[in-house]
Amino acid sequence: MSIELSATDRLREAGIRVTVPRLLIFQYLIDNRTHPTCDRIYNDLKDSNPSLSLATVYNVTEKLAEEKLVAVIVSPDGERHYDSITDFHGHFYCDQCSSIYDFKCRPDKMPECLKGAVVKSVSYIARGYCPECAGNHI
Amino acid sequence: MSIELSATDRLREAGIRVTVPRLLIFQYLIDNRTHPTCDRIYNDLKDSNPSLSLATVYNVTEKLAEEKLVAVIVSPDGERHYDSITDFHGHFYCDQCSSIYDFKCRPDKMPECLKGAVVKSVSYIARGYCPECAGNHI
DNA sequence: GATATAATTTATAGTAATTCTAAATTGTGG
DNA sequence: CCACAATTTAGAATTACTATAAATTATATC
Repeated sequence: MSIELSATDRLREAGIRVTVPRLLIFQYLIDNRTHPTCDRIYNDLKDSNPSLSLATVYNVTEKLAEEKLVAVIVSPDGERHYDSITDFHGHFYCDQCSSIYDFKCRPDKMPECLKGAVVKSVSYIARGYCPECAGNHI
Repeated sequence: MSIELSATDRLREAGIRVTVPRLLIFQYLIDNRTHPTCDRIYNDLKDSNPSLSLATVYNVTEKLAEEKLVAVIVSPDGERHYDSITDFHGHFYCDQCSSIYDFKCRPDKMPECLKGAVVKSVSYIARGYCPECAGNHI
């Protein structure tokens, strides 16, 4: 069985400073697998953390994503959502209620848990440096 | 061999009004497989079409996407790009030069044409109505 | 443990993509 | 060709996100 590292240890392991907002937001994302946006994270945390700033939520989530401690999901409406699970998986976005479902995937078929869903489109996007630009980055 | 319908006929077939801006923009997307944004489409067309408005480009692209005459690609930075090819295919976004490559796909491997690319992340997103909301829409 | 210093946080202003609004124009069925 | 609804248009408004610069804080070193 694998040892679960604490949020603090995972930040340390990544070699970045352990700060109050980073711990707070990272732990929030570990506890809330609801694909929140920065705005949502901020609104959920600001009451119990009055000194927290929205700009900090943007800074922290960006840093966590950079260190691959969280994954970024850009929904079809262009908003950024964050997820503490970084393993590859698909996302299903509901055009009506805007919720985001996780699923294990194959590009051609939807899984059991999405039985009954009306799939209007599927997109698969990879990201990184293209062959032309890769040379400048390795 | 299949008969290629004109842009006009494809709009008619979709049952929507054939207007000058719709023809102009749809034809532009058929001719330019460069995944342009609304802003890009507008800037490329406005000189030869001075009465064209940016708001119209937003309206028209949205309508074309609604009718599935074009596909929408939301890039990792949240911008909307349009593509006249609506068959399922993957997209590779370069974090450095921001260009978008098309590719035939499997979620687990990048194709030959992207040999040399540094893949930093892959996401696969489906869109439509979730099981809970689907009932209200069929 | 105190301290220096660079990283981070914070509030606020700024930016840019997109949406809204309402008046003017245009496409199409009768 | 007329009526009328759909569409276009310009410009204002919104909103997610980024930039800025001063205040604060984490950590390496003494």
